Amino acid sequence: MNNHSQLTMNIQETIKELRKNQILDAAIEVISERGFERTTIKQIAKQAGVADGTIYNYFTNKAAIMTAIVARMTEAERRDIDFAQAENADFVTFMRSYMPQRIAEIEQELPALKVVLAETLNNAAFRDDVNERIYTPLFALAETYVETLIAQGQVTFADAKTVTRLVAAPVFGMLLLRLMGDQEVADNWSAYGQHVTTLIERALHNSAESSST
Amino acid sequence: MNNHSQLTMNIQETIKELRKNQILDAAIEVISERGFERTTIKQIAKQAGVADGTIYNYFTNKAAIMTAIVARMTEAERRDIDFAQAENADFVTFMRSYMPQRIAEIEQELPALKVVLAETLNNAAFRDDVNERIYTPLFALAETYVETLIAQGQVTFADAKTVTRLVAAPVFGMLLLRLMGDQEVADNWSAYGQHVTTLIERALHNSAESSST
Amino acid sequence: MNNHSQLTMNIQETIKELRKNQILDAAIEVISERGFERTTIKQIAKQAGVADGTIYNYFTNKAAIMTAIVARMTEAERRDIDFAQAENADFVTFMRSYMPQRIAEIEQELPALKVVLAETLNNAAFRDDVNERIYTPLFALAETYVETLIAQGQVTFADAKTVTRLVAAPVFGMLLLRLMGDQEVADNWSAYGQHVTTLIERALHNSAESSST
Amino acid sequence: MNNHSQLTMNIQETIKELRKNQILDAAIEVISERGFERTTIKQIAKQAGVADGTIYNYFTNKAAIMTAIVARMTEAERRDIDFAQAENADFVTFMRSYMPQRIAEIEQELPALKVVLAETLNNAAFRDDVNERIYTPLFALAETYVETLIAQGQVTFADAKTVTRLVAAPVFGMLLLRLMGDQEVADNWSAYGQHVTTLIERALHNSAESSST
DNA sequence: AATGAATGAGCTTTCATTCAT
DNA sequence: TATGAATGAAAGCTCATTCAT
Repeated sequence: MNNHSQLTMNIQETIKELRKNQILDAAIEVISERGFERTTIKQIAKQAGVADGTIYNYFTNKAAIMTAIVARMTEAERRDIDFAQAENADFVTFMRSYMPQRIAEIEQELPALKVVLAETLNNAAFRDDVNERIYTPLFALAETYVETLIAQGQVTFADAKTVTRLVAAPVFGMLLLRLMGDQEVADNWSAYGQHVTTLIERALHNSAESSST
Repeated sequence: MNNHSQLTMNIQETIKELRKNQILDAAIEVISERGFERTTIKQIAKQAGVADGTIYNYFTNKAAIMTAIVARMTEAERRDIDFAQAENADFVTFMRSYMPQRIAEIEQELPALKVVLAETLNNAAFRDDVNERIYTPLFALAETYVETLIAQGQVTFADAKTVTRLVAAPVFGMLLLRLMGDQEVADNWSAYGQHVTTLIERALHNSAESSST
Repeated sequence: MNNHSQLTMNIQETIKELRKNQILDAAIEVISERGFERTTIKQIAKQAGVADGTIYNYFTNKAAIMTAIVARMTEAERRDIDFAQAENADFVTFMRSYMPQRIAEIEQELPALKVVLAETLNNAAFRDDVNERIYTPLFALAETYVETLIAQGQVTFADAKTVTRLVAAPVFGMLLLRLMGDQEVADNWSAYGQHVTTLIERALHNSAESSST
Repeated sequence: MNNHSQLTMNIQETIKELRKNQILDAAIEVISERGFERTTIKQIAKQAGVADGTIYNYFTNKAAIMTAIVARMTEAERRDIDFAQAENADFVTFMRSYMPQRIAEIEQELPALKVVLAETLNNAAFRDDVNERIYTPLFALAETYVETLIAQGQVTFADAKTVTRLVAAPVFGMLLLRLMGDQEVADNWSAYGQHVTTLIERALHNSAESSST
């Protein structure tokens, strides 16, 4: 294979990838408004600016679009996860620097999150898939980090499994309030990101000061 | 109208109500498994042990079933809410006596909650309805109570709106973990109910002890 | 179950059977004109005088219509087969009394035969089904009868398997000429039925006269 | 036009012809497996090793492929027909030398025959085309030959039209048994070719010998 | 000439809803 | 009131055909 054909192939693959993302973006937008089942291929196609049939050049069927949305989120998650770096940071540093920023960033992924969350609730097979590919690995990673914190005495509230869920719950919960349409939360998303972080820190962090009392 | 016809009418109304609830129970059961859109009238009818057409004697259309589920939840909520009594209790008493019990009780309403939550995410009109009839009044009530706590100095974390959401978030979040299929949370639901309560208390309660440090 | 409900059920079953046959008749008619694949459910429904969806109250899918046509043919075949009686008859009696009549009768089943034959050629799975349910049993029966003839010395041409196929070939072949649109054969169907019979008899029958020479 | 361009054109035409045949071979192969309607252009293209669009450089549309298959068969038939030579041969010589050999040869054309036969049954316009271009001329030729035989007293069974069909029926019928999937016939194709020939000869030939007995 | 992505008409199938019984 | 067969609109999906490259 010479340079030219290789270049050509790369370009074609890039184009294909672009088109796929274009459809995926369109899908997230319209699905987030009406839910997966109520969204028709026609609507997605229109939003993407392609014909109905074109969708099927990129996705084997409608369900594959949901899977692809999850796949993209998994990739994004993988890129963003810097728990590795976090492991070197103490709890307070992590909570104050990483969490609020991450929560703030999540705002632009809200439509995708809503789409995946709703389908997770509605579709057992999809839920299993999401659990296997995102939820379980994410929590396993988090538990490992929490175990370090416990070993260091930074957290003594409960075992790692429990603490992990107690950290996740307020974050997920705030996200849920937002997705359910709470205007107050929507209007002050960043602030609530910091509030949640503070809440977790105050509840779980075993500071020298408080432990002395 | 004589006594007889009145009695007859009451019996008939009761029968009608019973039949309606029978259908509603069936609907919640099957919808919680597959989501509203994926659930057919035929499936609900079969589960309820009636014919398809019979459902339309009790609900004007499929969407009305969802509305009725919300209506029933609203009633139940109204019955259960004893914030009035709570207002007389201090934060710790409320958190330790009311919350864990309420969270534990919620277990039997999980299917209905899942159904309503999923539809809330998927359907803007439904979301507005739920917000208006459940979410907003519930939070208004809660905010009023929190304002009392703040006025009493029991909570100084932030304003009432914010605190209310910071109380709600961990609870809602834990519920979400459960609904998303977290096995650990499902297996220890009561324990997590108490953990969440403790978390909130530790983070938000302005105890004499901690305020002195 | 009392008489009334039993009667009701029988009537309903009869109605259901009638409707099913009505659809099947319509299907045979339109499919025989354009082939199975080119025929749409809409066309069948229109011919049957019902709505598209009604078809699916009687057949699980389009392919099931073909299967039902075969099933009906199998039944008809079973009713018509009087090889049992044939076994008592000698070859000549059988060939002269049964065959031409049977071939003549087949005329009214031509559309169904065409439909099944075409699909047998086009669809391997369907062919296997037809072979298993019609072709193989039919030939097994015929071979048994031919073996009797051979044992009696009425036929000495070849073994039973071969003779059976040599009897079948001219009949099937004449049918094929007809289905392919041969006008001459169509116009004189009964006569060709007798010609075919005579042809088989002259070729295969080991008459006393010829055996004596 | 000089020699060079003429030569070039011939080469190009040859190439074009080769490519066309390549596609036609591929088409017969895949269509014989699934039938014309169920076969997609994509499948034919893949089998032929070309792109979908390329097919449309050689055939105006999908139907034209079937027409081309018939056209090729017509040519082949024209090449193979040596009834002219046959007319000089007596019935027995023809039946014993030509028929079994021709039937044996037909084996390699089975896929094409199946394809054309199925479409003949399914498609009236196509049937008319096949009748006009193959069936009718072939039978006309055969009838002429049979008339000679009748005139010579070699055959007295019936008139030429009838005898022609009585010769064709067993051959076509055996072919049909084969195409319908009869394993016995498939496994002994040549033998059945000879059996059929003998059958026809015994039934129709008015030999001096046999008539004297 | 060859390619294969894009197109959209048209198919099969589902299912909320109606209504005669 | 209860039934469930009938309805037909609307969905997902396929695929012959086109055309820019």
